[in-house]
Formats: sequence, structure tokens, C-alpha cells
Amino acid sequence: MTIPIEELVQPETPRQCTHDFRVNCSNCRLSTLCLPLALESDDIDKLDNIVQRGKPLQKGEHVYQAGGPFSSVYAVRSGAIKAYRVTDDGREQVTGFYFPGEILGMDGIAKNSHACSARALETSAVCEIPFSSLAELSARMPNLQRHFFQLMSREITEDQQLITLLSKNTAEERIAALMLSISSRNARRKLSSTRFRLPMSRIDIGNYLGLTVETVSRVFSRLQKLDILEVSNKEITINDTRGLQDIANVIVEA
Amino acid sequence: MTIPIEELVQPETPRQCTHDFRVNCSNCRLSTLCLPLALESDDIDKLDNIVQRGKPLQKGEHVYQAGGPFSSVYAVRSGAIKAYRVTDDGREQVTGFYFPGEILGMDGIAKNSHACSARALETSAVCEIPFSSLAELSARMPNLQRHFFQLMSREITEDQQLITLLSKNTAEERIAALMLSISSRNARRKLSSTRFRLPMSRIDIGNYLGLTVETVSRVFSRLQKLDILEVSNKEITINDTRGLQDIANVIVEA
DNA sequence: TGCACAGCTTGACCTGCATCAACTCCGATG
DNA sequence: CATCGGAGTTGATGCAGGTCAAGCTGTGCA
Repeated sequence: MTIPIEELVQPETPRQCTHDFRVNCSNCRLSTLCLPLALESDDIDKLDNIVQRGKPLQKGEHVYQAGGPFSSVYAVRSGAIKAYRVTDDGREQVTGFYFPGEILGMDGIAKNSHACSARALETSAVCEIPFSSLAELSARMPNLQRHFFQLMSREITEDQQLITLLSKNTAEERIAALMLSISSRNARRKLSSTRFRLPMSRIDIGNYLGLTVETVSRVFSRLQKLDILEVSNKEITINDTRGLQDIANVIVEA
Repeated sequence: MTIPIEELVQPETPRQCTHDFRVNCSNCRLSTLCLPLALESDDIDKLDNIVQRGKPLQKGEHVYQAGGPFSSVYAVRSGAIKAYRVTDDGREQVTGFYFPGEILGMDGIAKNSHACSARALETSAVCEIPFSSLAELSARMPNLQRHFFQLMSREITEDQQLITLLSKNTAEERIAALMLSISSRNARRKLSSTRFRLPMSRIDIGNYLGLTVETVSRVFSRLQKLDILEVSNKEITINDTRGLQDIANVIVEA
């Protein structure tokens, strides 16, 4: 089954709503998660003018590539994107997964060229936001400037959480934490926080969490045996959120 | 031995230069590493007006604490600062070490309160830069805005490097990478890249790199046996930079 | 409709680092 | 100058997760 273009252009809209209108920031359902947040409607229009909406990316296509010139940041409209860097010795390290409403590409600002690559995990649509225009605009719109600073800062604190996870936690804890993260990001988008489809492979999960595929698989099996998760292929059902939280938080008892 | 205040006020200046002048951004030796980089001298003065220089911090004193209100970012003038977060279960995770010329505190922007704590590893001096003034100023000074975006972006890419290190590399590789990082940051400050004093304990090193103290100690011993490092307490001498790079990069042969 | 292949699972075994324990060293303090 | 305590080192042992190997499954393509 292929997803009709209309659904991609107006992300996460029910199928029946397929009449042709040009998408823009003010009618985008994701605007409360994305950059326009905290902007007046006049300002949203100004932002809207600089945003470029490309055609959908097929699974595996790149949003940008490491080493390529940096010119824009990107907002995910639909689908899912993974960001990764390739180490000196040629191995891949997944540095993040990005879902609708989230912004990626800020790694490129430092050196004016992208420090990592980003590719679609499934058919996806992204909005391209030229960075120079964004910088210019944000100099005139304090709210936008603040919001963008906050987005970058959030990226920093999320990376630091991952650092902590990798440095201190067991395989089980890491996977529980990832499932909870995806769950809460779904909730933010008004989707189910207990049933969802993982857009990424076990390999990507393992790579992101510093584990092998085998370990990821075993942990899923164990969590299923404990009746905490139901795992069927890429479909996940969380049966016991509390139990999952206990595992992720590293259970501490007296 | 205690370090005379003068040396702290004008950081890294030879002892004899102790006459009393007020330090400011334009005469600070670190300005080429810090925020003023890429500013015209008029603009540096404007920046200088918002920067607050506090009295030196003693070893162990906090620059800021997790959960406390965010109001400023900080530039290290002398000494060394460690940033760390405390996990839900009370353990500590070191997220970074900051040396003179480096900026810390950007984690607080996202939620308007600090996501981690920062404390002095030795007697240190920092410049406090009120964030609201910085944001205002950078709206009027495109170079400053760009530079600050770049600083945040660099923080992101550095965190991602650490993520890769933690997720993929052995104990030896991690420690080699840290020694090389400290070495090159010393070089940036025109200090020796081959002989330096570690301001942090083995515990902090291990914590930062996701290793136990024992492992850190063993790796140092091994690297010493290989004549790559000389380790005497906190004094490090790199005898074989190339060898260290080979270890850090994960030696790949045909 | 069946084949091929990538992705996933499961089992057996191995290893790098954690853990536990004992000891040394150094620097602060009276 | 003695002593005390935290920091660092070294050795012995255990285990979580890696590695290797084999088999399973489901998806896309002829």
C-alpha cells in the first residue's frame, strides 16, 4: 500500500480530507509543536513565506548528508527521519530519530556543513527552513529567536540524556526508555501512547542505544514474557506503562 | 600553593603582569576563543557592558545548580568546570568539562531552568553573561547571533561525538580520545599539547566516559607500559601522539 | 505463487569491563 | 612531623552483553 500524496502534504489528516489547498504554517496541525509556536498570526505568515515544502521523500532518501553544505534546518511533517554519523572507521552511529513536528539539522550550524546525515525511515515529508532567512527573521522577532534558542537547547539536553542512558544503564533500561520516549512523543501528537508502529529497524534501535541486534531482540522477548510489552514485528503495544517506567527509571527500593 | 587573585582576573597571564587594570573583553586573551570572536571593537564594548565578572570560585563551588532558574550563560576565564546531571536514582553523570575560553550553561535555555549543575574542579573564574541581554544584543548584531548559534551547535555536535564514543568504543579508545581532546584544547589556548595537569579526578573521568575508576586506572597503566603516555598522578605527558591517535581512531587494518 | 533475501529470533559460548577486596600513595590538618 | 582519609592502583572473580551460528519470517519481486 502506498500513502496518497495528499495525506503527506497535510500530515496526519484523515484520508477523506483530500481537497487541494496549499499547506502553510497557519493551517498545519503540527504548528503547535514546531517553530510557529508562540508566534502571532502575522508573524506566522512571515515565517510561512520562507518555508519551502518539498516533495515527499521515499524510504532511504537523504534529507541531507554529512559534509554537505549547511543551508537549512528541516521540520518533519510526516513519516520519520533518522540522523546518523559515520565514524572514522566507517561504522554508523545513529544519533537521533525525528518524528512529525520535530526539527533536525541544527548540527550543521557550527561548521556551516552538516556533521551528520539524515535519511527517511519511511515515506516522509519535511519542510525546509533556510537558515539565513530564519536567522534574519528571528533578529526581528524576539519570540522566534527565543523559541529557536530553546529548540537548540532542547537538542542539547536530549543528547545529554542519551549520554547518561548509554553510560549508566542496562540494555533493558535503555530499551524501556526509548519505548517511553516514542510513546510520549506520540501523545504530544495526539496519537496513541500505548499502540504504535516502530518506523526503524532493530538494527537502528540497537545502533542508537549502543547494543547489538541480538540484544535488542532478546530484551523485547523478555519484556513480552513479563507482559509489559506486546511485540509483533514492528507493532508495539505497551500493556504496563508503569512497569515500563519502573524498568527505565532503574528500580530503587529500600 | 594558592594562586594569586591577579592571575585569575587576567587569566593565564604570566605572574609578573599584576598591575591593576579592569579586565574587559577587548583585552582578554581568550576573546578569540570566546563570544567576542568576529565582533568589531565597538561591538565588543557593547558586549563587554553586559558581562559580569564575579569573584573566583573555590574548588567545589557551583557555577549553577540543576533546577535553579536560568538567567545567564558563563564563559570560563581560568580553572576548569565540570557539568553534571543527577539521575532519578541519585547517581551522577558528568556531561562535560569546560576549560578557559569555553561557554557553558546553554542547557538551561530550553526550560528556563538549568538541566544540569556545574561546579569548579579547581579555583576558577567565570564571566557571567545575562542571557536576556545577550539575546537582545544578538538581535542587533548578526555576527554575534550567528556566533552564538554556532556555539550551541558545536555543543550539540560534541555531545554527539561523546554519544558515539560511549556507544561504540572500548575503554582504551575512550580514554585516548579524552586525552587527545584535552591536548587539542590546550593547543588552542597556546599551552603545551603534550604535557598538562588533569584538573579532574579519576572518578570524574570514569563517570564521564562510562567507566569505573578501576578501569580508568588500568588503562592509564597500560598506556604507560606502551610508552604512549607518562602518568604521574594528575600530570600527563603524551610521548607518542600518533600512537594515541591510532588507539582513539580504532585501528583498522586490511 | 513461489522464491530469495533481508530482517529478526534464539541458542551456545566468550570476553571486556564491573565488582569486590586489599593495598599504596599523597596531601591536608593538627 | 605524624596521622588520617580520600584518591589511586592492582589483583581475583563474575556477569551482561557481544560474537558466532543456525534457523525462522515476512515482504517484495519475477
